[in-house]
Amino acid sequence: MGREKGYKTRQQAAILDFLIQNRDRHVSVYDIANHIKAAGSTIGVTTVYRHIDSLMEVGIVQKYTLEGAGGALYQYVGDEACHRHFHLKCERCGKLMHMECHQMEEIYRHVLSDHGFQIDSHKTVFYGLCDSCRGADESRGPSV
Amino acid sequence: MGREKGYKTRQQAAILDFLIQNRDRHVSVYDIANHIKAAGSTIGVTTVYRHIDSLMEVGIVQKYTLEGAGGALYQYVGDEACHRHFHLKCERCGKLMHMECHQMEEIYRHVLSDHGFQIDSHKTVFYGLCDSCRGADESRGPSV
DNA sequence: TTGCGTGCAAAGGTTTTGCATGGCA
DNA sequence: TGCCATGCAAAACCTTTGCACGCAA
Repeated sequence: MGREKGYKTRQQAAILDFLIQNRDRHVSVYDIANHIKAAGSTIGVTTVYRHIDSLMEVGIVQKYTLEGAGGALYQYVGDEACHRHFHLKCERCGKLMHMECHQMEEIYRHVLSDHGFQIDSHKTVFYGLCDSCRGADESRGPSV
Repeated sequence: MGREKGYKTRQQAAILDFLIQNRDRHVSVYDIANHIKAAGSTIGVTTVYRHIDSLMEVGIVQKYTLEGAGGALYQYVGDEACHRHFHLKCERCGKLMHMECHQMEEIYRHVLSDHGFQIDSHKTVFYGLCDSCRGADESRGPSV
């Protein structure tokens, strides 16, 4: 975890950089690759996949599979700060909110004791509509 | 919703039948196709995909993308009975639990009023470990 | 210099599409 | 009989793997 075994490379830095800069939204593998290419550097999709894989193993990047997105989407979620709280993900704009709320801790305990189910807060994501998207959506009526 | 526009076919019935019979677990497209073939009928994967798509649109089938599953997994979740309650999905055995709990209604209201986020209970799934799988897993320690 | 990192090309899978045929109404 | 449904084959994708070359240490 603390020990690094590999080299530091330009691609590695660029990928992590882009993810952190876009930490409030999800990005696709091609978003990453194209952005880095647009900045004048060369990068292959393979490399992006490989780095994302290890970032997910470490736990600082999370994978999402939203409908109609084509492929998977990824997002920087930080490290230990993301334990024991839940993620709210807007289905429309992709914004990720970290819900650091005491009441949600109770959910965890409640579901565990009363329903015998141990929630994996790392993998559980609340999907829905964020504040602004809900307002913008009101004219078209609720989708659910 | 109530109006059917298409024909009733043997394949359509077989697919829905299999999904309902396995409503407590997720199945893959090939699970469906192979089971129906094993029963002596003919069916193509294309047909399964097409029917599942419309069942998802109606909302009585939900799609899951679990890690290392190869492709997508599908599960019958019923119809209107599944609104306003949450789904608990065991990451290990795949069991789906319908959590019909008053306290969860409060979560919905709490997150909406205090966090400005409107949860889509249809798409939100709590991932974690069910009772029996948690017991079997205790020797290896908690994952979160 | 050593050996991991990179990226192209190809392979492996899943899902979608085109089209001729089959089957329901 | 009129269409929609079906399923094969092919296409379109996404993701992974193999391998030779590049580059960090």
